[in-house]
Amino acid sequence: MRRELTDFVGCAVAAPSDGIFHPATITGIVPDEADGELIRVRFDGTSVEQYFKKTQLVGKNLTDVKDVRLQPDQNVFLTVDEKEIIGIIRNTIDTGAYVVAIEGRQITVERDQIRLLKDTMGIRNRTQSDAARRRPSSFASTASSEHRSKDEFDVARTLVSLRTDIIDFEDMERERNYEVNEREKKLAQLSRDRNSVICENPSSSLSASSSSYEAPANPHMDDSDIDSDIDVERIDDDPLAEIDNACDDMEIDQAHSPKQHVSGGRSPTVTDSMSGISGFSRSVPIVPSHSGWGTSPQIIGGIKCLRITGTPSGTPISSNSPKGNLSAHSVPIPVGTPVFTASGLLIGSPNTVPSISIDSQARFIQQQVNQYHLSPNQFAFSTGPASPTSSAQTSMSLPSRGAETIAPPPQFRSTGVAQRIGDRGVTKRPGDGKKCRKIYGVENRHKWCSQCRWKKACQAFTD
DNA sequence: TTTGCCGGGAC
DNA sequence: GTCCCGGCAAA
Ligand SMILES: [Zn+2]
Repeated sequence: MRRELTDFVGCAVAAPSDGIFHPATITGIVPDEADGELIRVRFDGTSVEQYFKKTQLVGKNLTDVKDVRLQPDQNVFLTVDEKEIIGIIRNTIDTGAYVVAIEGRQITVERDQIRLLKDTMGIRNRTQSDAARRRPSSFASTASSEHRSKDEFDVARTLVSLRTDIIDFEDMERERNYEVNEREKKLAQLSRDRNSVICENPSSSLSASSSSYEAPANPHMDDSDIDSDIDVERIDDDPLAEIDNACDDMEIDQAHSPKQHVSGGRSPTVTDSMSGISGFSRSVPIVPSHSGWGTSPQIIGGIKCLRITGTPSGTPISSNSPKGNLSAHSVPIPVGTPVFTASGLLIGSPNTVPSISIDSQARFIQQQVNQYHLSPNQFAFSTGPASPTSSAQTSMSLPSRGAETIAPPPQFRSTGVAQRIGDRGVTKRPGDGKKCRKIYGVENRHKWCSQCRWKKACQAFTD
């Protein structure tokens, strides 16, 4: 058991942050009295690490996506006609299925057809060797990043094809109809513009097929603080061969997974359910488009990324890998939780600092990611329901709670508003001065960064 | 009072 | 190095 868990290190998962799942990489497992193990995860593209219970993470051998309740705004991956496309969950319908927004339209997707991380194997038949070479676990970012480009390309291309081949946007009127609200708009934009970066998530395949593994469903894993005596000794992230193997196995599994055709080969139903177009329904033939996709991948942090668009509501889509980017996903879903309030699910932390907005955490991660992948002249959306640019939330800053955070550059922290990323001298907000001690509280000293514990200048939250 | 952390000091 | 802690300035 223990060994199996250890093998997770380096594998990609989707970790919740303020209700949204983001791609992350397991960086360690620590024993925990209360929960057996806590998994330390680093949000891709950030240096933010956090501890989660197994039930809080979505991923192979962890929690299955379908056992989790995704929140509106969660970016997800779907496979339509063997093409992976990105959508944003808008809501859930009675049957439990999700209404996913894709390119300005909405489709109904069964829970088991949703994926939180990009499926790297299913969509295109990849050779075994390819699979073997993929090494999400490896922290040798550069190496693993190479494999990504194609997939990234695909996602982006899919979006484009989706638009050019399917959506008839020449009719601006109709287009507008689709964009019922801000979100919709943003989503549509997501495929139209090319301002943000999108990267694929290498491993991960929280495949739809639930197959064999027993979901560690933990009915009671609500607010509880994953607090434990995590002794913050760093688990070495050495990408050992052993680990690699573990991950490879996972990938192979993926390759054989029925997910290839999104559960049973049936594609998500694509129906137009937009308001104002009652009765209008049709299936959308999603045809692969190989038409020129002009933009060439760009290398960011050692990873080739395709730029496509702004991420809706601060949920960038990304890849994993240490230097990867963050992809969006939502819902902290303490499995078994009836409804999720954007906040309650905050990962890991106890009740130490109730005053700190959960938002900030997500925002922090978001920003870090944005900062990481957006060029200076791009804007990153901040977290927050509809208005990305407004929402001058005054919440205090709070980098990551419940885990040891690795010195996130100050400019990444706390800002409730969309900010010009890339500019130097980003606005700081009140509360930024807080350090581990204040954030986690003396009673959670074990969560402080080493420096704080040693009464040295905080490393996790620098000013 | 509480925080943050420098400067020492003990492994 | 890692880890603790006295003590002090600032909040
Ligand atoms: Zn600290």
